[in-house]
Formats: sequence, structure tokens, C-alpha cells
Amino acid sequence: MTLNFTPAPLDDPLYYLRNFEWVLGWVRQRYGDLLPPAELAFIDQALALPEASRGLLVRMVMRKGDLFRPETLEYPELEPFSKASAPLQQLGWLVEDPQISLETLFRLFTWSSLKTVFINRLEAHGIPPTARKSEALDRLRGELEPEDLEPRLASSWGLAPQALVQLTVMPQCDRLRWLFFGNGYQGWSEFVLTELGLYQYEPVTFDERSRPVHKRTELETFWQLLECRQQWHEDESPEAVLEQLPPEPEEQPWLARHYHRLLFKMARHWERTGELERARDSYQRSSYPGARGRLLRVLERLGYHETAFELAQAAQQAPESEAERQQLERLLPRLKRTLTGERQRRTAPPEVPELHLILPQDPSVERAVAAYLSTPETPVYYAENTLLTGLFGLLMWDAIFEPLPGAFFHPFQRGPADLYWPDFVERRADRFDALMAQLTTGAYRQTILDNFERKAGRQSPFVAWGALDQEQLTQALECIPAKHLALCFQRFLQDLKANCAGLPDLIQFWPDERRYHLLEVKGPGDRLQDNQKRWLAFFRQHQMPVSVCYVRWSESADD
DNA sequence: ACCCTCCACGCAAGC
DNA sequence: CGTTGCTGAG
DNA sequence: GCTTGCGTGGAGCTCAGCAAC
Ligand SMILES: [Mn+2]
Ligand SMILES: [Mn+2]
Repeated sequence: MTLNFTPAPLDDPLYYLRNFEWVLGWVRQRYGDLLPPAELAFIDQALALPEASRGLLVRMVMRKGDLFRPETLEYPELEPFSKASAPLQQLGWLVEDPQISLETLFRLFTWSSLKTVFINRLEAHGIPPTARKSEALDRLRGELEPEDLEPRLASSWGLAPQALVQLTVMPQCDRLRWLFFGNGYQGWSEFVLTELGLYQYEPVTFDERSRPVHKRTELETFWQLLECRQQWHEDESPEAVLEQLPPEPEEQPWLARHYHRLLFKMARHWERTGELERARDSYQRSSYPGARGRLLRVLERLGYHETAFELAQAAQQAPESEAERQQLERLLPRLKRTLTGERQRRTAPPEVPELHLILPQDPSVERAVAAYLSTPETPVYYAENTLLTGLFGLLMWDAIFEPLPGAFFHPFQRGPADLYWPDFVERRADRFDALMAQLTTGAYRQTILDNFERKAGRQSPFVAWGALDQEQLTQALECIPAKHLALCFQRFLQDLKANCAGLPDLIQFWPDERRYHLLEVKGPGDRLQDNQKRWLAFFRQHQMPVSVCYVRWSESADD
């Protein structure tokens, strides 16, 4: 029944309402047993409203913020605002004359309308009508008494009580949206963009019980976490948010990940603002990948060199990733030097063949090099991560989109929910093994080309359709030995997140000789990044053809 | 695809 | 008056 | 002077209409 879902057609003037109601139905059907009574009541009350009121509600939900000037809420497909809004006001979902601050007042109303409303006050402060809006705001902010600057009734600023309305049920709608998408970032526009064909999603069969949360308490924690995240984005006060963080959801890995990621993000915020003790505490509590590495850096910055050194040594015994190992290789000698004064011999970086070019200045150094090296017989592509990860994604398509329990729970997923979990590959080991085996039988070529046609345009975490074309693909399959692909794909599988980045900018093909060459381009002032160094070392280790091309601009007399 | 990933830029420390 | 940036909309 | 490590910031359907300057 959930197969091949399509959003409401856009020629239906109420398409947005149809989509919203479809979500309400989906949520009630699949999560009804987990929903608190308040949310269930909200859904039922919403569905019982007159159509124009439902439409108006959804229009407001989809717009930015919760404050609206009624004259911006007249929609031709709905009743006039005055009529459509009445049932919403009856329920208290929409209220007139909300409390707003001076800043909000200035944000919502145009300068010319403020001038007519505010004329007396502006004159009293000696602000001429020719002043800029931002200047007027600054003046008022500085000159008004603090209690006058507190949020207060819109009418107390001199507005008519009907001049502004507030939607009060945004929190309920957010919670339903978060539950439907299983995350905090996807929104109602998914439906339109899908219907417009901008996004196409792989149709996946959903297990009826494939859900991100399974208990009432888990749902509550999930909502709390996303609320924290939202408050942080809105209030910019992570200190307050940290207080409201729910207890660590240890027993549920999906929630635990959300929890630790939020902690990590807050820590990173404090690290950037220089509140290093706070950063340290949060990094310490977080088990999100990279947290230990940042903690080490913060300890170092705080001057806790011994603590950092001990932790770094422990980390080196069991690095969580190659990236961390690489970071430790820099950090440990540095710490040792500060602690003991001993100077360490630096280990030489892997040898990578270099190419040095002097080219006329160009906005894109990669394109300049590609154009310079490319010939009709030996084309160069500016591929970066797109080609190799694309081949990987096309070959592994069926493994990636295998509908395991918990992997897919709504129709707008570009990949499985557990893609970056430690056990993602393990759970699909048979599938991945079978597809990897095609690289030894030779069947992989057909699989990749077939999927390139069959799945064309469908969202995938690994396939950037816009960057691939048939010819590039065919040449890649001709020129890159299956053994080399196998090595790269193994490395992707070891860390799907970190290892799908940092691949060289350019690839050149020699179809006649069935060979290829990878090239990382560096313009003036650009240096190899950590993940690029890791890939270069890997390519060299396996005798795969790669080099780095350093470019300088030729002196030009023009301009 | 959970703001990332790539890049350019800019700063400070160390040679 | 153009221009720049934001919002709403499909 | 240079190099090196490290951090920051911007861009991410596309079009029309409007507000602000
Ligand atoms: Mn690049
Ligand atoms: Mn490059």
C-alpha cells in the first residue's frame, strides 16, 4: 500500500493540504500507539476543521515563522482570511494581537507602514521620516526604557489588534513533521520538489513496523532532542539548551546518535567561541565520531598537556578512524615536545609524483588543468568524488536500498537511515559480498550500466547524476581495472562517510591503452587536506596511478 | 544525509 | 531609478 | 622570510515580487 507514493498533483489548488493531511493520516496510522493524547487530539481536531481553515492552517505552517500580517494570508483558493480564520481562532490555534518585541515589529512591517503608525513616537525621538529603517530601530532600541523593549502586545505599539496574528500550534506541527521524517531538517517542501521532479526517490517497500522509535518514552526523547536543537538555532543560547537535554538514551542507538551529535555540535560551537572549558565538558560527554579528536585539541589549547598526552596515547592504541590516527600522528609529537622538549624526527610523507604547471589565470584551477591536459583521444574529467563513488553507488544500489527493518520509514529518503552506523555494512554483508564478487567475474560492468539507466535521477547518497554521463562511465569501466575498483570500494565500505571524500580532482583516460591517471590539482595557496593525503597514500600503496599537480599563474599583462 | 564538502583565505607559531 | 537580499510559491 | 597547523566562511531547484537602500 505504501508502494510508489506520489504527492498530490500541483493542478489541485489545495495540493499542499492534501499532502499535509496525508502526513497526518500516515502518522496516526503508523505511530498512533506511541502518540500522546495531546497529539492525537490535535490531529483529529485538525481534520475536523472546515476545508478553508485547514488550508489556511497549512499555508501558515509552511511559511516562515509563526507571525503573519493577515493581508498576506489571502489565498484565491481559500475563503477570505476573515472567514477561514474564525474556526482556528475558536480553537485558540490562531490569536490576534500577539506579544512582540520592537525588533519583531520592525521585521514584520514595512518601513512606510511603520512610519504612519509610529509617527508620534518617531517625532518624539527626533527621528526624521527620511531616516533609514535600521537607523530608526537602533535609535529606538537605545533610547526606550528597558521595560518598553520587552515583548508586549502588538496593539501597545500602536497597531490595530487585527493587524497581526500568531499561529500557536507550530510546536505540534513540528513534532508531527519530525516524527514523519525521522529528522529535523526535512520539511513540507519535499512534496512539491518531488512532484516537480526535482527529487526522485527510490521506491522502497516499508515494513509496517519499520519505525525509528518504538516506545512512547523514545518518542518523547526524540522530540526533546529536536526541540533542543531547534531552540539552539533560534535562541542561540546553547547553555540553556544543555540544561534541557534529556538523559543519555543509552539503550537506543538511533537516539543515542542524535544525542551525541547534538552534544558534539554544541561543543564545537563553544570551541569556536573560545569557551574551551564548556567545549571540553561536552566533547567529553559525547561519543560522536571526532569528539575525542576535538577534545584532545581543546585540552591542548587549555594547556592540559599531560591529560592530553595520556588520552592521546590511549587513543593511539585504538584509533576510531584513519582520520584520528592521522591527527594523532601530528598531535603526539607536538605534545611530547612541549612536555619534554625533545625534538622528534618527522616521518616522511608518502612519495607522490608531482607535476608543475604555469598556466594563465582562470577562475577554476581544476578546469584550467583539465583543459590543458585533455585531448580528444585522452579526455580529462573534473570528477572529484563523483566518479568513483558513483560507480560504487551504482554497483551497490540493491544492497544500499535493501529494505531492512528500521532502514526506511518514509518515501523521501535518499538512503537508509542506518547508512553511517558502524554495523551498516555488516547487516548487509551477504549483499555487499555478492556485488563485490561481480568485480572478479566481470558482471559488474553490466550491473553498473544497467543501474545507470534504470535508476537514472533517483536520489542516492553516492551517485551525483548531474556529474556522470554514459561516455565517462564507459571509459571508466574500460580504463580502470576491476582490481583497482575493488580496492577503492573496499575502502569506501570501511568508512562510508569519511572515505567518500577527498578523491583527486581530475581523472584522465587513455581508452586505447586501457589505462587512466588520477590528478589532484593545487592552485597557489591551496594545500593537500588530510583526507586527500590519505587517499594519495592508499593509491601509492596499491600502485595506482596518481599524482599531484601544482599550478602557478603566468604573469599576464592584460587587465 | 542529518551542515557537509570543497576551496580560498587568514592568522599564529615555529623554522 | 537600479541593485541586492529575502520570501513565497510551484 | 618561509612553512605548517588550524580555524573561518560561503555555496548548495529556480523564478517572481517586494522591501530596503
Ligand atoms: Mn578538489
Ligand atoms: Mn584540488
